[in-house]
Amino acid sequence: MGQLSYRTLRENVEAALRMKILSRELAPGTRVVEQNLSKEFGVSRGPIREALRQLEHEGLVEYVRNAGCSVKKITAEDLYELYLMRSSYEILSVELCGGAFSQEEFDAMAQVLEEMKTIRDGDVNHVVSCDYALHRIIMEKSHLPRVIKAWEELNFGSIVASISSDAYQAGLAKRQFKIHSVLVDVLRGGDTTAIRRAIYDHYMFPVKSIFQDSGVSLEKYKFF
Amino acid sequence: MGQLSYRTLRENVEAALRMKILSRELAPGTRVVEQNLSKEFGVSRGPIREALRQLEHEGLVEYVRNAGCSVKKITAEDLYELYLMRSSYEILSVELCGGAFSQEEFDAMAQVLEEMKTIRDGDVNHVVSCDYALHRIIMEKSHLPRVIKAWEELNFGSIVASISSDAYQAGLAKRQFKIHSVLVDVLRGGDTTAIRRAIYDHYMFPVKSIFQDSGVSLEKYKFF
DNA sequence: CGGCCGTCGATTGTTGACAATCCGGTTTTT
DNA sequence: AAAAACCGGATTGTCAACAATCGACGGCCG
Repeated sequence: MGQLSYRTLRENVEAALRMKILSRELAPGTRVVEQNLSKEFGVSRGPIREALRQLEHEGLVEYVRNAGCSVKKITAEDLYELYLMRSSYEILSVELCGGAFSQEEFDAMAQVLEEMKTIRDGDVNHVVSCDYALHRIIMEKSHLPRVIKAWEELNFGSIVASISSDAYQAGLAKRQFKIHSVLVDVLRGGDTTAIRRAIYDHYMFPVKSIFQDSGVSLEKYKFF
Repeated sequence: MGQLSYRTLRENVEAALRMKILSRELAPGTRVVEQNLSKEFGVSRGPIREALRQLEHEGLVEYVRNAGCSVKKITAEDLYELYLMRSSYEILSVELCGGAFSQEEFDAMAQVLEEMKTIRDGDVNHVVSCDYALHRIIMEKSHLPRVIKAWEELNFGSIVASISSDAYQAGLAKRQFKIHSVLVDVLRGGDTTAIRRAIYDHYMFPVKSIFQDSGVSLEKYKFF
């Protein structure tokens, strides 16, 4: 069995469910019943519960006491907050290094951008993974394991939310290539004030369109 | 029993354990065995496990697979990261409102400072609660529930860590009054750049002394 | 006819027992 | 004597059954 590393059932269930939600096989709003998952995965409810609690923490599912659990419908406000939190951590990482990325790091970013340029619009997964890779380079720079872990857990929720939006889908690949190019250019500048602003803008741009898409007033939201 | 709001066993256990750890009745490094807690609280291991997983997420306990669980010995590096994350969120909150706190908010802060001034050095709990109250005012300003919740979960771990340090204890009350006064003064200035710097400094000051206390080189750590 | 109450079904919350895993010391083997 | 194999105890990981809770439905009474 455990050829390389033993995995608990909880971990397996957790990974499987996360994938199902991120791939939208389990759409937002879907009821998630422990008993059903138990039968589906062939494990008892214990590990299922523990996995679901973790996903709840990541904001992928939602428990209502004594009522049940369902895949969270992530609202525009949720996404707004998630992106603000991710921004904060990335800005922290940049401030810690004083905006001074190495040539190797810029090369790595350029390589990701190069790959992004080739993605066709429908290939959402590829866009998401490139997006992740690029921002990950920024976070790694901090060398802070706990911060990176916290940042990573924020990703899952924001992926679901953004992917769910039509406004996000339209012209996705090209747009993502463009805004990431802009971001990397600002990083090259090395001015932490400008970078801070650029990171906020980078994240707020898609949120703005989603807000507009759903007819929410932008009045009370800053950074737009 | 549940006159106003029903509470699950998990929630009760969770709160009780958290208190025991924060009050250092359960000291860092103490082994925590599910079976023992089960007997002690008179509930089965299920709720205990779920409570411990939550505390693990807050960084209060640590699981080693198939080996056991113990109260986390929070290192200086842990505290460094925790404080950086809290800083990030508070800075976010300030940036969102452009550093513009209302008169009522400044009054509330002044009131907390007034209370802080009277605390004698030994009364750590009182210092901690005032500290919390003051920073909470900053966070509330964001009106972002998820961010506030994330910020709150970071508090528990940092409380344990800072309280554990001798360097932190010495002249605690007076020092805390002083550095919070400074912080509020900068907030009054309303200059977000200065505030950002002040918040970092505010959190990094105690960490610095703890690092020095434990003989760790500060070379690789920024913001000192 | 409308509002209250009790019942019912579905689902979570909880329990005690069983199985798998790891650590340490001890025995066996070379 | 050193290394490998192996047992034993402790603890987590997992399971299937039981109990408590909530929402909805339908009957009863005013």
